[in-house]
Amino acid sequence: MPSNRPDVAPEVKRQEIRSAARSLFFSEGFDKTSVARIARAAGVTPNTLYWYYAGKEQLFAAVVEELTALFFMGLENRDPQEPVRETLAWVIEAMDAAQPLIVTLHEKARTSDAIAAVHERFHTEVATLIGERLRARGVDEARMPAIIHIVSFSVEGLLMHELAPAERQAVIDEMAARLFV
Amino acid sequence: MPSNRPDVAPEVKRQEIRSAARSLFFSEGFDKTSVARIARAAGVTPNTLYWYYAGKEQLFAAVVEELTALFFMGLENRDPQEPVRETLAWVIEAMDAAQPLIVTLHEKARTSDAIAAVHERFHTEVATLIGERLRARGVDEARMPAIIHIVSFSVEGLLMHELAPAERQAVIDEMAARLFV
DNA sequence: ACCTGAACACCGTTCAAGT
DNA sequence: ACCTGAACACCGTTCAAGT
Repeated sequence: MPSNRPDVAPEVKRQEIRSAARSLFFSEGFDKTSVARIARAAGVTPNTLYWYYAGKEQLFAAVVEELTALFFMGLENRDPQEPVRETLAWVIEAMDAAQPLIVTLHEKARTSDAIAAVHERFHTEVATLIGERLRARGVDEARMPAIIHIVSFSVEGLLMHELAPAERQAVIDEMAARLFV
Repeated sequence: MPSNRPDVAPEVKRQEIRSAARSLFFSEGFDKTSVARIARAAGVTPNTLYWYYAGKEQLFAAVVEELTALFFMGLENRDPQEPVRETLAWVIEAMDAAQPLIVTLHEKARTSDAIAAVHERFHTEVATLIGERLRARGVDEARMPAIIHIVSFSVEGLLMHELAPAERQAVIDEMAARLFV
């Protein structure tokens, strides 16, 4: 057995660690996932993980960053003309699986700079996209920042609380009807 | 030095532990507050704490329960006729100090039954109160559940994200103008 | 540059023993 | 019923040593 494995490219191993972490964070949550468990799932020892990532929180930040990049790619590829309620429904569906991560994101953003930065960037990008939709529909420019907050808070709320599908849809409809006008 | 202190009434000591926990949860956050530190602040040993509370999470649930009871007392004592924006501003202000606890509440609600119950109860009571205000203003009954969700999600959002006072006020105004009609 | 075995300080919780 | 000292299993992280 080799004591180290330089046969595997470092970028690949970074990815393996990140994937193992994502999978476990999803299924078990951040707190209940130990660094040892992530390392085992990635086929390395715990201390090797620290060569690739500065710590558990930075690894979490990297996972979130990867997911948000994917999310924005999907969102930007959608037709900007589509009805608001359809876009919102897609957003909720796309982020639904990440529910436990979103809660953790807010928790850790309070104490970790790395995570606060990811969180901040996400809100900024979402705000820009909602802003474009509002502007296209002729919403009063001065009121837009407040409306953007209400929309993104409501989306976050939908993701953080278990609602029945019909209730969820009703919230989306009400947002489309009352806020995007 | 007495090995135990039956001189202090058990209800008092329970309260001492709860107060110490609340204070530390506020200033340090749930994760960074160790049981040992709570015990020290309350003047007991860690294992004594376990005689009064089943664990750290149950203690957290008790703290949240105490705070929500206070919050609802304050809220119910307000004039139901007052403008919506004033009530909302009061709500935000009253809960602002509890910001870190609110994030933790959502995090732990996913895995702890005790905390999920407190969280659930809070949302139900808030929904009832918002519902009364909406009904008084003649809002369409069928649309009320969705609007209630948007309002409570937005309040939660305001509490979980640092907004400048003016932005915060703008969000409140927009809610009053667009949702309570 | 990359990886390991072994250790470190700390955590929430438990338990046998006391009064 | 109430409280303690001492221990338990586990945690994230570090470090000296290897290749």
